[in-house]
Amino acid sequence: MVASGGRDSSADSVRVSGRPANIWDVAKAAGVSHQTVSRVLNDSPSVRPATRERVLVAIDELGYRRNPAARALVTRKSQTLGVVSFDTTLYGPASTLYGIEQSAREAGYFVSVASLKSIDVVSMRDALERLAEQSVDGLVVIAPLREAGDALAELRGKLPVVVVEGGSAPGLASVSVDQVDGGRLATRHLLEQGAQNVHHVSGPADWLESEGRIAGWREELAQAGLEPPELLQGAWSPSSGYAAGRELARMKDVSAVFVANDQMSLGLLRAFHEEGIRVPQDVLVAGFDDVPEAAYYTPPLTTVRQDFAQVGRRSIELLLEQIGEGPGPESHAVVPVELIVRQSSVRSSMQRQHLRSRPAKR
Amino acid sequence: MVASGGRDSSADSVRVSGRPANIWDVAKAAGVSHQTVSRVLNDSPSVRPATRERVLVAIDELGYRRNPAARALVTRKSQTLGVVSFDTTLYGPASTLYGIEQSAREAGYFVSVASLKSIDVVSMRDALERLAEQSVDGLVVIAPLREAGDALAELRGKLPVVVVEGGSAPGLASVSVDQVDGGRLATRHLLEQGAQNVHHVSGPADWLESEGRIAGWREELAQAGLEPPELLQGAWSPSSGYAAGRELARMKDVSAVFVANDQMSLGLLRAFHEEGIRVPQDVLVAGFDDVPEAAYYTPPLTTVRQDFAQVGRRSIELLLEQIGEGPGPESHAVVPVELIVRQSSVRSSMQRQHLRSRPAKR
DNA sequence: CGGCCTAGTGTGAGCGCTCACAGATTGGCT
DNA sequence: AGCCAATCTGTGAGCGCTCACACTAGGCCG
Repeated sequence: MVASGGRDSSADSVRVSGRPANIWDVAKAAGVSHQTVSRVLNDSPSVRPATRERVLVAIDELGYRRNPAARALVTRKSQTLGVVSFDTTLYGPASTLYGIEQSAREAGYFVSVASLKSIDVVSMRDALERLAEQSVDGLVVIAPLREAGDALAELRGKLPVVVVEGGSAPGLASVSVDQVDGGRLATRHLLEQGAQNVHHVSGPADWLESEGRIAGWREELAQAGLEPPELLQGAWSPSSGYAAGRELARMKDVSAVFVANDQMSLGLLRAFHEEGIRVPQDVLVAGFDDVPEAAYYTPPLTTVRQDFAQVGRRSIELLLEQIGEGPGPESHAVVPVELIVRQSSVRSSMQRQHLRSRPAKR
Repeated sequence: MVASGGRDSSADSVRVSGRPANIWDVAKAAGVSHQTVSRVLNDSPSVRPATRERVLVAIDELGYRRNPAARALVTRKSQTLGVVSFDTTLYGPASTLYGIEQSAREAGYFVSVASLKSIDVVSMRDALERLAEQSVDGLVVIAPLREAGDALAELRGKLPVVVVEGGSAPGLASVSVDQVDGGRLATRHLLEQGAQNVHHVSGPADWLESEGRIAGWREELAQAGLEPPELLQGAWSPSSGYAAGRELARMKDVSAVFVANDQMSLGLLRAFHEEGIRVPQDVLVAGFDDVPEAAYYTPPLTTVRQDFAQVGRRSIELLLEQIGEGPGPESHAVVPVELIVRQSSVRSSMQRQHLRSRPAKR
C-alpha cells in the first residue's frame, strides 16, 4: 500500500484504463454476471430491484456506455433510419427532414442523411446504396420526382421504405401532402374573390407536386365551368417566377394567378411590380408553401400551407409500422393543407371599385 | 439427384439462404480464406490480381456486403460523423448541413444529424449525448450561441469536434464566416453610396453572428469618424425586421440601414413600403446572407453573401485532421464573405435628384 | 544446394454484446 | 420437513469482422 492511498480510486467517474468500460467491467464492479448487466440495460423485468440498483451504480461510476456496434452485430438492427432527400436547402425538404429527425429521435432511432446533388436515377441509386451499406433499419425517401420511383422499386421488400411526395408507387408506403386539394383551395379562393379566370404557374413537369397542384387547379376550374388558360411552367426558383410574371404581364385577360410555390410567387410579384401591375387591385395572386417570409412579401401573400412537421411525423410512423414497431399496417398517409389568406388575393371594396373603373376584362 | 437439376443453382445473384452472405461464404465460394476476402475488401496490396478477381466475382455472385457493425466493433470506428444543429429549417444551417454532408460523403463518412428544438445548454448536452451513444467518430456542432460553448467544453479531448460559428472557444477547432468583415463591407458600401450614417438592425444578442456583424459595423463607422446610432435588435425573423422597420420609420436622420440578415430585411422593406419610405431613394438598405430570394425582393437587396458550402467543406477538413486523416493540424478556419450589390443600396443619379428635392436630411 | 528473404496466403483470437439455456435461489404449500 | 414452481441469475456460444501472427512457396544469393 502506498502512502497516500486512494489516489486512483478518487470518485472521478472517469476510468483510468485506456479502453472504455465494457459490460464485463460493470459486471465485476457490481458483483454480478455480464448477463445481468445486459438485462438491466435492456429493462428486463426479471432482475431484482436491489441488483438493478447496484448495476446502475456501477455503470455510473465507470462511465459505461453500451457499444452500439456490438449490439447491432448481434441484433442485426442498427437503430438508424436513412433519409434520402433532394436539395435539403429548400424550405420544404429541410422542414420535412427536421420533422423526421424529431420523430425518429422520439422513437429511439438515429437519422442518417444522404442528400442528392442532382435528382436522377443514378445518384438516387447511389444514395440508396450508401445507406444500405450502412445497414439502416429503414428508409425515408423524399422523392418528388416521378422517375425516383424506379430506383426505389428495386429495393422493395429488402428494406422498409416510406416515400414522401413520391406518389403512390404500388406496394410502397407513402406520405404526401394533399396537393390536389391545395390546388383546388387556392383556385376556388381566387374565383370567389372575383377572378374571371385563374392562370397557373406550375413547377417543373416531372415533379409530382407540380402535377397535383395542376390537377387541383384544373378540377376547380372545370367545376366552375371555366376553360383553363395556357399553363406557364416554372422551376420553383424566384427567377423562373419572375420570367413567368413578365410573360403574364404581356398577356390580356389575366385576373388571377395561382403560383405553385412561394419562391416563384416572389419573382412574379416583382415582375408585376416592375410592369406596374398592382396586386391585388389588378391581378390576384396565390402561392403555395407558406414560407415564413410569405407574410412579408409585397403584398403579403395568400398561400397554401403545408404541414411539413406532420409529414415527417407520419413518415416515421409508417416506417415503424413496417419495421414492426408501430400499430397496424397502413400504407398511405395524406396530410391536409390549409389556405392562408393574405392581401395578395383580397380586394377591399374600395380597391374593387378601382378595378371596375379600369378597362373591362373578359 | 433430382430430375431437373440446377434449379437452385440458377445464376440469380440472390442467395437462397435466409441470412445474408458473410465473409466466410465468400471465402468458400472463391476458394480462399476469410482473411484473403478481408484483404480484398480493404484494398490490401498483398493479394495476387488473379485471386482478387476470384474474390470479387464471388462477392458479386453472392450479393455480399460487408457488415458495418462487425467492422466497427473491431476497428472502434463507425465511419459516422455527427452533426448538431439548431433549426435546420433556416437557410444558413440548412445550407451548411448540406455542405457538410457532401464533403463527409466524399471522405467516406456517413452523417448523422441531431437538430435542437430549442437552443439551450440542456438540449445541446442531450444531443451531444445521443450522438456520443451512437459512437460517432467526430462531431460538427453548428453552435451560434455563446453559451453553446459551455456544453462543448466537457467533451473536449474525448471526441474530435469542430465548432461552426461558435467563436474561438479555446482548444476547440472552429470554422466561421468572417462576420466582422461582412459588417464592415456592408457599412462601408452604404457610406460610399452617400449615407450620412448607418443604422443597424442586429440579430439576437446572444448569437455570435450578431456580435460579429455589430463589431464590423461599429468599426467601420468609427473609421469614418461617425458615432454609431442606437442599435435595434431583432430576432432573425421577418416579423422582427418589420417591427424594426416601423421603429426606424418614426426616427429622423435615417439614411441607411444595415440589417443583420435577409429575412429581417424583407420585413423591414415591407414596413418601409407601408410607411411610404422609398428604398433606395429615401433610405439605403443592405442585408446579410444572400438567400436565393434576395434578388427578387422589392427592391432587390444588396447583401453579404456567405459561402455555406465552403463552411461545410472546411468543417469536415478540420474534423478529419483531428481524426488523423487529414493533412496538418489547423485549428481555425475563416471563410470570407462577398458583398453583392443590388438596387436597395444604389441610387441612380436620377433617383438621387429625387432625394435632393426632398427636405434636407442631416 | 542450403539458407534467407519476400510475396502471398491461412489460422486463431477477440472486439462487446445478446440469445438460449442451465443453474441457483426463494417462497408457498402440503 | 419436503417439494415444486416461480423468480432470479449465471454460462457459453456466436454474431462478422480485423488484427497479429504463422505458414508456404518461389527466387536469389553465397
